[in-house]
Amino acid sequence: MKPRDDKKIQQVYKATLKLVKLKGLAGVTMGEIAKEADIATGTLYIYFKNKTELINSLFTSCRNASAAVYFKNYDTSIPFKKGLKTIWLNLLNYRIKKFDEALFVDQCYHSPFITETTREMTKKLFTPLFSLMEAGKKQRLVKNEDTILLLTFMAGSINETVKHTHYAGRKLSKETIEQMFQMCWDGLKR
Amino acid sequence: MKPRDDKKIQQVYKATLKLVKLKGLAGVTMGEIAKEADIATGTLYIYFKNKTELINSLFTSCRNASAAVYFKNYDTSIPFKKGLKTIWLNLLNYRIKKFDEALFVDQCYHSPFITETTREMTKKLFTPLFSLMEAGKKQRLVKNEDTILLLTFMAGSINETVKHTHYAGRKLSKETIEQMFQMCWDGLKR
Amino acid sequence: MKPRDDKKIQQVYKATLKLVKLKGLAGVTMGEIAKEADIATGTLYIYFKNKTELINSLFTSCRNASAAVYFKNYDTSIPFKKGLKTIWLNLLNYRIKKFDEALFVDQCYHSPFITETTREMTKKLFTPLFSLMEAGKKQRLVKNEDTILLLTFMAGSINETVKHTHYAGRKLSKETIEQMFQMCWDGLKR
Amino acid sequence: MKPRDDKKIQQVYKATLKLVKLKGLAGVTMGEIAKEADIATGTLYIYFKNKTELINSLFTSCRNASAAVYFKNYDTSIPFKKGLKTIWLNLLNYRIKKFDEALFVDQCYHSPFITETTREMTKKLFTPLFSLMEAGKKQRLVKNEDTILLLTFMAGSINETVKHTHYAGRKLSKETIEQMFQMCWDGLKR
DNA sequence: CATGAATGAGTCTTCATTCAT
DNA sequence: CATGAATGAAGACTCATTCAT
Repeated sequence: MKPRDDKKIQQVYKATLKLVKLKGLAGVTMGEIAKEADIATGTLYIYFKNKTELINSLFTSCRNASAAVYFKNYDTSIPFKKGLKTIWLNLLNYRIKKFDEALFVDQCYHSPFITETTREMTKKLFTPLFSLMEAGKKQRLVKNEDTILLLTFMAGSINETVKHTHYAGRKLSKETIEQMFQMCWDGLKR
Repeated sequence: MKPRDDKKIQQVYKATLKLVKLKGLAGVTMGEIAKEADIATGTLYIYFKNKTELINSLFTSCRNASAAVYFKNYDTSIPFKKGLKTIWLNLLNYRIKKFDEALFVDQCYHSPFITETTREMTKKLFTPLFSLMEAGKKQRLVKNEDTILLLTFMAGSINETVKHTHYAGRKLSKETIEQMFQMCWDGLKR
Repeated sequence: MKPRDDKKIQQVYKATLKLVKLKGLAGVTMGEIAKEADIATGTLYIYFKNKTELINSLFTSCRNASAAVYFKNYDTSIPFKKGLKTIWLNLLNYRIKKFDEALFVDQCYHSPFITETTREMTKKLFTPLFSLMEAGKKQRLVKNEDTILLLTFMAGSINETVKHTHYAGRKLSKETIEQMFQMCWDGLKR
Repeated sequence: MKPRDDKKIQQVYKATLKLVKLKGLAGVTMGEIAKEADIATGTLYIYFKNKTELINSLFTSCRNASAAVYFKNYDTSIPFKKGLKTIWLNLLNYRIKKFDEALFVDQCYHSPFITETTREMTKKLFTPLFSLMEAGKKQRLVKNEDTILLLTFMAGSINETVKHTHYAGRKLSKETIEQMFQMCWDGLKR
């Protein structure tokens, strides 16, 4: 008997990301995904109950993957600024390298496909980031403001910059990246 | 194609924005737009050749409106920091008050609906912002980095914050807004 | 403006009956119904929300039509046996002339298409028949048994005979019909 | 195509009957039948070439089984009325006990699944019934009418009554059954 | 043989667009 | 101009059948 093939799920994910990047979440059809993933339309429905579930599943997968990457090389014992920079860099690099994943997640976030449950579940993944910023505040290294505000400030500038760079067809040089972090740090620091 | 009944066009625009916010660009149909705008489906095609044109038209309209707002109370004679804050505030307020417009524009930007022409045209609207930042650099008030980088840094943090606040169902207080600007300024300033 | 066309509903009904007779409720598709009714598939969905509703609607229509026919030329003042024969003949003639309607109703009755509500509603149409038989019992003209039993006895023999005759490609002669009624009457009478 | 594992075939038959009763011939799929029979879909195709053959095979099986039952305890030496009652009771009991088989056969009879050959073949099974009634006519015990007419009269009332009773969730008492036969006999007898 | 994953033709249904009124 | 019924191509999903294991 032919066992269920995990590789196929990966093919489907990859195909979906490619197509969403190309045509937006709006215009992606199950037929196209299947074709791009090199399987039959019916096969899609063996692995995913329906379109909504496929999207939610990929969404969750992307969020999990990103969360894992965000905290690479990081642990709470590292001095604050260095720890922050590590995560900041992870975030930036993820956004650059997995641009299509990030884009997909952004497009999905407030689409009718993503269920409230899925949204909620993925939120929890980012609590370490929250704790880090709280620590920075306690050490009086960053401004004493609402933690969420500080985090969105940080994330926002990264996201927008990566998006702009990507669509302009550019690359971010090491120097530019250093400058970007400097701006972020200057904005946050007390 | 576009007769004078401007009121109907506004109804259509309003309906579209509402629906896109509710169901994403993906799930909006011409029929629903018509119903929400309280006209017949056929009537839509009197004012807009097809769906693509409707979207593009609204997109352009939003971008024009936003550009107009961005530079309210601003002229080049105002000292740099004050000018910057004026525009920064305009930007923030626009994103807050016209959240659905901003969202629509974001969703459209990389969708298959928006033609390259439309995308290009709207870019030009923001050259004054570009000039302002260049001036800041010349006056050695802001960091000597790529202007685009400085602008995306600024825009990114605004966008992300507004989005987060909106979906969290919160309001930004005067103090928070001051703090946000402070962070932005600290990030930019030399 | 083109108003909704009641004639189309009749076309659809007719087409459905024809196809169900030909291929059974099992194998009838919306596409075929549309083609047979000489309209586009989409048009079907203007008049009926979905396949289930189309079937239920036609079912109800058939039941109403049949009920109306059953009691033609009949009123409660007519002497029992004559009244019974009138209805018996109406029933028989309906089954013969509207064979496809009767067949459709039979096929539907216990199919997953027909909702419990629809089934219940159509039951009420046949209460006059019930009352008639009760009257017969009171007058001690028919056997003193459960009314439903008497009615199914009567209906069953009609249905089966008509079905058999139809598929055998025969016609029922006047004499045969008289004989049939005689059998029915002999079975019922006290 | 049909190896010896007769148990599996019986499982499939049982599953099919159950599902057809539940959802109508229309809505039964090979996948469901397999699942209900506790085998794999592919296995179904080891025992039956395709769906049509499965249905036809079960149809024939049911008809054979019913024919066997009909003439239980009967032989031509038994006096007419007693013989008739024997068969009548067999018929009734079969319809009651094997309600799902009877229903399945009814639903199939004019469906596109049953081939003309299958239909023809099963007709022959009921010739003894035909002969019996002919004998009754010769003995001048039953009305001198078309034999088929007499038989459908008899069968029709049984079928309809059983169907009604079943769906009403009732049981037929001994007395009711006696009354039913009395009605049938009164209808037939000269 | 048995399995259930894989296939793709075929269903139901939707929706952008057209057209008769 | 305005209407909403009509159209049919296209999309989501199903299911009889095949096939690799």
